[in-house]
Amino acid sequence: MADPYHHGVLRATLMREALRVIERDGVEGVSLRALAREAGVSHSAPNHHFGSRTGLLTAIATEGFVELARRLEHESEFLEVGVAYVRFAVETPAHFAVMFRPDLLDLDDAELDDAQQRAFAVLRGGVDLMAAQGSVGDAAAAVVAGWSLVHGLGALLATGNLDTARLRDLVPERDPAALARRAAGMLFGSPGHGPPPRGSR
Amino acid sequence: MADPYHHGVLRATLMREALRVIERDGVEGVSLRALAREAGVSHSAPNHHFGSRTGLLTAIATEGFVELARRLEHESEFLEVGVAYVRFAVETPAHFAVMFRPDLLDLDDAELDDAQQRAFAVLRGGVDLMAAQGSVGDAAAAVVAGWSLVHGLGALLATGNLDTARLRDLVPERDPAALARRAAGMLFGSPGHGPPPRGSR
DNA sequence: TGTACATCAGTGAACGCGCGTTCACTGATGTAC
DNA sequence: TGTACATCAGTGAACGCGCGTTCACTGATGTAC
Repeated sequence: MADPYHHGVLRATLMREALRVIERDGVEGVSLRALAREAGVSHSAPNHHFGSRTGLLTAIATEGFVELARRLEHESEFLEVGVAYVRFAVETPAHFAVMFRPDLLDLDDAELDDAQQRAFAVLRGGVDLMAAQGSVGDAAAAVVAGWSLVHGLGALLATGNLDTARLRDLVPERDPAALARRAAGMLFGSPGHGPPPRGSR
Repeated sequence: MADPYHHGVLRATLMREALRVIERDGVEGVSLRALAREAGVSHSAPNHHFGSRTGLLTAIATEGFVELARRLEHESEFLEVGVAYVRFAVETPAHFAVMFRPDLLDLDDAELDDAQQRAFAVLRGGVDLMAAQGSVGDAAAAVVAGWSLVHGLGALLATGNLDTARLRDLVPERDPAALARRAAGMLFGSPGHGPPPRGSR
């Protein structure tokens, strides 16, 4: 710290602070100059690490996909993979808010692409798993349905839109993971629950 | 048009143009001055109609919720309500991109609140419908699961993330509505499809 | 042990810009009497 | 038919600002010989 020329962990510091800002004000609130100010560093220092604002957001998205992949790979049960997805969204909403926004990212970035592929590979693995129990077509559709469900639930929870809807009084689960397990269980079946309602028209 | 003092349909024009910008560049690309320029009007004119940038985005979100409610109310079958939700996301992605972003909106706006309530009322109605076939707890969870699924599928499709995932080759349906019907059918049951795979761990 | 050199991580000045918002104003239109 | 008045929808000048990005630079550190 005595050396003004080598902050040492500036890259990590800027990313952490950016995540805080995103959580508080949304992505629009992120500015390289403000981050530099906060870190006590010259306003051009961030460019050294990220090249541009898009570069910073791309680095954040990459970090997010790496972490997401790590978590998903860690689960062995199909249902729990979905639960982990929702937990990721709820626990790291700032990453989540950036990861699926192609308008904010440099899609040509190799590291981002790697990280995305790794996360999506878990989905593909899910298809194979499903396929062992039925036709490939159904399996793929089931995986899309599962991904949609957990992505939607994660997004609604992470942005606070599930509270806003005032459905809380109807849904017993308060813990996101429990809610995710229950909702996903309706799609894929889970111990202790009957089959999903049918003929609901 | 001969009268420079009364554009006549400025409010609607600005909103339409803003939606185009959002679709092309994302919400961050929206500026009141640029919209005014595009409409051939002084840069302070937009403030007259929307008060602020947040006001404009709030108006767009409100319009979105009104249209969403209209479409959902139009459907009588539970499954088709879900399909309509996905279609809305895919067909009006710019509205969709703003509607669930509390950081961009004036949540105290009465019209926005009304419109949201109207859309969410369809969900509550769904709970009642479900409840007729089982316990209220299960019904609510089923509605949350359904909402999550269609919200997630809509979001992934609207942002182009379902293509990016390169799962296309596995999923036969190319039409968003057909895909939505199939995915949601796995949750609630639909004619022509067997029960969803179970015991998938 | 000392010197030369490459590399890394910052500085700080400067360019050029568009932005949101406020405010007093003006012109057109409709309404009451 | 004419006049007064209120309202609506714009104008245009001005304030004050932060921003992203570029560029030549400098100081610290590590490495080869």
